Amino acid sequence: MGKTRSAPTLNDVAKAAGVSTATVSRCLNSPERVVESTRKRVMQAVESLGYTPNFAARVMAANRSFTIGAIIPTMDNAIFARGLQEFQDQLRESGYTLLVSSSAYDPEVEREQIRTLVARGADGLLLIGYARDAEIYNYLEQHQIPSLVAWSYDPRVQRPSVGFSNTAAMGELARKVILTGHRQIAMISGKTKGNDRAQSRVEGVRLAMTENSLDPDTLTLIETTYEIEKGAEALRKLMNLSPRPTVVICGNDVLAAGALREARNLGIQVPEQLSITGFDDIELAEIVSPSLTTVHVPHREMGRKAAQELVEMVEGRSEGRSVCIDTRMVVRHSLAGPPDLP
Amino acid sequence: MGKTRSAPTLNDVAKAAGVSTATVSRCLNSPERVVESTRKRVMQAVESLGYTPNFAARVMAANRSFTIGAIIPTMDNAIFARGLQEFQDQLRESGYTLLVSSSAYDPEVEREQIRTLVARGADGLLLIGYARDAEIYNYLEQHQIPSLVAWSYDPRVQRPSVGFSNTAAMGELARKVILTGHRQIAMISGKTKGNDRAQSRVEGVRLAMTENSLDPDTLTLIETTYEIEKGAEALRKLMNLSPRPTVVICGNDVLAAGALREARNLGIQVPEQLSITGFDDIELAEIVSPSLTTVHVPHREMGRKAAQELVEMVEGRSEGRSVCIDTRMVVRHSLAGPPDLP
DNA sequence: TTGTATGCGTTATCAG
DNA sequence: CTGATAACGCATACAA
Repeated sequence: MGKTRSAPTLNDVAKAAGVSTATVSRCLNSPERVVESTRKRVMQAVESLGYTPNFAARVMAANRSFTIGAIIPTMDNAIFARGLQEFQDQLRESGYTLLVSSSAYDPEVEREQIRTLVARGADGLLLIGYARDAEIYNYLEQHQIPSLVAWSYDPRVQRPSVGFSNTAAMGELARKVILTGHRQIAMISGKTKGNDRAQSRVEGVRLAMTENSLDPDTLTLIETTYEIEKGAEALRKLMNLSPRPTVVICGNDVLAAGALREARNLGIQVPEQLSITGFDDIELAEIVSPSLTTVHVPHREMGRKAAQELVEMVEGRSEGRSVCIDTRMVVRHSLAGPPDLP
Repeated sequence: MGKTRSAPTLNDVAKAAGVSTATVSRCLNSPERVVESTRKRVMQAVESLGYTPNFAARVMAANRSFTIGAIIPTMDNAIFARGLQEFQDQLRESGYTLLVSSSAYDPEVEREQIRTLVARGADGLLLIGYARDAEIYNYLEQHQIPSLVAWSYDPRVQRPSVGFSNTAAMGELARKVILTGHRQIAMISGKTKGNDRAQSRVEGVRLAMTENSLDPDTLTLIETTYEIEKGAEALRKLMNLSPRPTVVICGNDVLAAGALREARNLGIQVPEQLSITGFDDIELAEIVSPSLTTVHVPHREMGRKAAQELVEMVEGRSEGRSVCIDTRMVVRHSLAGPPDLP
């Protein structure tokens, strides 16, 4: 167990290069402010010592952490993974590191994680959806932490966001469903409480019904957590109803996949006897059989744009703009006309 | 734009409570070392000021960050998500925060991310698989950063790991495949270069063949990246071979799902005309149709145990133990006997 | 049990 | 263009 030298510091580099720590620091942070000759010498020392700046010290001195925090509802399925991956890659390019937490859709947990992230000096925060206590937003404002909402976009809300209109997107799908001839409509939604995406998607369906002279109150709605099992469970319940729905609109692809699986187990032909639709267009949607008619959300684009905007905000170049991402319906095989269209 | 007060510091709390900063610090870190009465007073001040310790300062002073880093190959599919979620939850219970990066299966990127994580003061690192340059391990040792390997377990390697034997797990599956009557065996593997999990899985198949008097050199092997599309592509190539394989063993469920989809597109009946197997048993495996025969990996258990062990290591209570997690084969519908078994 | 004083590694300000 | 030096907020050894 020999004595191990610990990480070299600015001081070590300075000594090795025969300059002051200030100069070394400058070489690293604003190289143009130091002459070629000394810079070269310094960089060589940095290289040969394998120097890496101490992050905590840097944060303390500069009062910036080059860290962006993100709190997502779950890491458990692909829905957020893809967008976040792109978000992270884009951040990295701008010199930031991403710190992710997942809240398990629990507002209390989210609150705590936001505090942790702020305590860790996050320069900015990415939040999913608008819906959360005003207290949290106040807290962020007090601490001067720029925050950006993603996955939702609503022009009525005065808060920077990079997302899409869940209402409009689901509305388009529902209109298509109705146009296809369905009248007995059921929906398996995620829990709407504290989840504006889920709420808006339900609203989208209701709006489409109203527009087409269907009573939105006749929508059979089941709320559940976003798990495959739950989607299956919900479908089972729906199939015991009479009259049976001819179409089940699901709040996302995961629920739809569960519903699809259960339909198969029950010996119900999709789409001949029952239509099922999803939302998100994760890879799953194309793999299940029959493939899912769903709404495509450009997650990567959203992640990239969110990163760009948040960095602008953090660096004081933007007060917080909002970006609306376009979604589009993807028609595949799980949607067809109702079984006994006269 | 009013002047916003910035976060309260230890000093503020100390003043408010009428004690020294040292006492406040103690109240927070080792409450038992301060009398009830003062502690109560201090805690009250902490509460009312909404004090949260400044993370960077804490790291600098204590020379510990309560941060664990993890570098995973990809966040893009469910394979690592589930285990990591549990890893994170368990860490949180022990008071640690998780910092995740993904390397996109690129050793160079991984190297850089490890350095970043270390510079950020990570107390310990979780790495996926053993295979990486000795230089990296040396670097970690030099910096005294405990590291734990996950997703792989090999008793021959002297390095703490919490994982499973990829060879044995895939071997079991391959034995089953052979026992079912298959002789024309093909495999779609992930890129084996720098990926010991992929390597071991191929090895597992070869071992099983050898054990059953099949020449392992007759294994048709395609290596590709872990994407659905690539699985599909590979299957297409395999189906043009003659003689055609009667079974395609895939390196993971994602590749298998792609292969399955392509088989369907080509009008090939699975499992009647072709058997396909996966690995990992992510949710996908049960959802696709036919459902996948695969190897179940208890990702959550692995994540939890990895967190426990790594914390022990970081806190100096363990020199680094290894834990072998049990996998089990899951037989579903995608595997059957070869089409023209005499 | 509590307070004092010092150091952690950078950045940034201000002279030179 | 470069060098001293003062913060930054906290933990801890040491003193009281």
